[in-house]
Amino acid sequence: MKQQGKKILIVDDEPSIRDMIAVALEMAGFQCIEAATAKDAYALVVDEKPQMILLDWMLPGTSGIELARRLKRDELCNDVPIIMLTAKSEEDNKILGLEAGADDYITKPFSPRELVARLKAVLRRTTPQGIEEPIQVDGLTLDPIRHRVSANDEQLDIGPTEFRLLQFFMTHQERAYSRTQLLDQVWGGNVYVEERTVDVHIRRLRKTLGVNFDYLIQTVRGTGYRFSQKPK
Amino acid sequence: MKQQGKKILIVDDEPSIRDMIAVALEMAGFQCIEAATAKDAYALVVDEKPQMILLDWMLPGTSGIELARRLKRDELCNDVPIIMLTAKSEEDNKILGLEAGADDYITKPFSPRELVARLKAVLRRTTPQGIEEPIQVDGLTLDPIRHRVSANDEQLDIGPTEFRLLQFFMTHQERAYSRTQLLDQVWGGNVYVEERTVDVHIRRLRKTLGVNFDYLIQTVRGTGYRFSQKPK
DNA sequence: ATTGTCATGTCACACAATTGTCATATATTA
DNA sequence: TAATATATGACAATTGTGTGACATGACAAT
Repeated sequence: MKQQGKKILIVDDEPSIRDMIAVALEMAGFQCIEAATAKDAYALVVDEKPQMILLDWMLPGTSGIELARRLKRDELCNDVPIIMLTAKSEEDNKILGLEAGADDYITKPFSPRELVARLKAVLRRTTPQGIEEPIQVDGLTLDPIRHRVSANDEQLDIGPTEFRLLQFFMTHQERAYSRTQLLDQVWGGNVYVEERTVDVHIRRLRKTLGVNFDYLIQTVRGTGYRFSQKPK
Repeated sequence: MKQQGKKILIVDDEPSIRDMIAVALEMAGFQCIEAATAKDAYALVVDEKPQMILLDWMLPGTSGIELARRLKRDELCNDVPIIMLTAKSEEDNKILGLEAGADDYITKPFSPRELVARLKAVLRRTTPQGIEEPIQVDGLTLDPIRHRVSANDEQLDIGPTEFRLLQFFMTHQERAYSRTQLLDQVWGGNVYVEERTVDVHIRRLRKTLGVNFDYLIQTVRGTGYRFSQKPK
């Protein structure tokens, strides 16, 4: 099943509903993580980097809509699609939900089949924007689906971390990132590694890119690194 | 890293644990204050206004979670992030902790590294950096995001300190600053550097700006320097 | 189990850029 | 012209990065 890598975060205060959804999604080949509150959810988004969020409208404490707004404002996660779950009676509010940054909404009660269908639809809509399409710069191509990198049509042998690092850089060009930011974005928020480790992976990446393309990975002294086509 | 200045309040009834944590944090450049009870902690929060609170779940008297709730309800300190410290066996309660307003939690025992990492992560989350727009004057552009300076579309090679200096000037134009003020603003308040050093960096900055743009950095004799578009 | 291969994170050292300071030159003011 | 303030070049100490090597742990094949 090709959806199996996708991690879905389910946010709802009702454990029974969460589980129901989780079971349905897992049968469809998704991976699920759950949260009961907005705070909890936020922590999980940062730590686990889910590919999609199912968000209940009504939550104790910070409401779902507020959380959605916050996530969409946050540089770190504004590209994670959100589906709002609303009760029938709240349907009027759907406009608000979409305004807050939700990519779709489903009114409760819903069938598992409907949920999965909409979820896939949203994923289809939102992923091609960068996760699926090959990215090309100069003569360097990164193909996210095939998980391959080539320089002038020649395959490069690249490790997983270097791949993610390069992918991040190629989707965030022309911008300086600190080592900490790179750790957050590429490694994820829940790993604790030395900042200097970034240097090592930068070096490995440069090495595999070779002399023709390592100019793309630029050192910004005192700050971090930058991916840029323009020479330093 | 400029984590210094951040004040962390450690609340735990075990002095040995408090000290252990304090040592770890101080090595990471944080400033620590300690409290053994919820009561003391509350007083310190009010008096010292820490930027962050490490709060043990189990406390004699008012429990940690109760304190968290109280703080989060309080207008004065509901924006101070809280990290809960819980024993492994209490892990189930983490949801409760997050509900009470904690921003993260760590289960004991934890490594100093993990603690520091999570702490920094929470601080990063709660102090979002403002979006910085490129600044342009005449034909000179400084882009904080890309960390680049260009004169008429030509990249300039500029050192870190000169970059900060120029950034400060461009965001504070048409005003004379004394060397001391520049040291405070650009170098940071707590560094001991000769005043004359400013002159040297001014010269370096002028040099990299070149003859077309060095007129922007003007000497104000007897006072200091000024960034101004108007010719002297 | 055992071995072998990766991928990863960390360290120590090599190397390079930046920084602060000084001595000296030049400019400005009274 | 003397007195004061700023500009400039040189240099050594400091700081930040690059790089190779190593230990560890995951995993697959044996």
